[in-house]
Amino acid sequence: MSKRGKQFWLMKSEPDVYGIADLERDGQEPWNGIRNYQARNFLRDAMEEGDLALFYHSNATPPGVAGVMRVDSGPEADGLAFDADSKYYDPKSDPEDPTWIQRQVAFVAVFPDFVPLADLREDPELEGMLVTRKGQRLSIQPVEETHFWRICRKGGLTKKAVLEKSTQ
DNA sequence: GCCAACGTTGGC
DNA sequence: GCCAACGTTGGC
Repeated sequence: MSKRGKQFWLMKSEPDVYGIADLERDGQEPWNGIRNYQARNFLRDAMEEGDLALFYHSNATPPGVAGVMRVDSGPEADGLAFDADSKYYDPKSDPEDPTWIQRQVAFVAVFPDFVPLADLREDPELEGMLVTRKGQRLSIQPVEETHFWRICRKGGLTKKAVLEKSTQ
């Protein structure tokens, strides 16, 4: 297991494409199609298996945090980059040294209470969160631990409940 | 549908 | 290396 403590993340997906209900059904899924270098670097270098992430619904009505998932693998090559039929195809990515990286993620919990972006913005304890910054687009973001648990609480789950679910 | 905020591309 | 044009993200 990791020598450092868990790190915490926020990962965006459009629920029309893949939402938390899909992850709950699938149990585990590759988090792929990330084509931004900053997000790629987090996937490749900074995440560790066992880290927890907020599942954020972007381009949704309303947008917000829908639940929690767990990073469930090390970094893997994103195979969509090698698939000429995929919208994520990147002919410049070398299979011997892949440009684009994915992680497996595992379902942990759906929040009993969805936490809309507007509520994150209103909460003084969450001041400074990247996701609340106007115009920010980064689809994978580090989240401070205190912010992470605060959001779980707003979603209706205690830290204890999330930790129990994340180790099942 | 609009548009702000970026990130990428490509001409020079 | 500069920067304008273009494309994408994502809230509203």
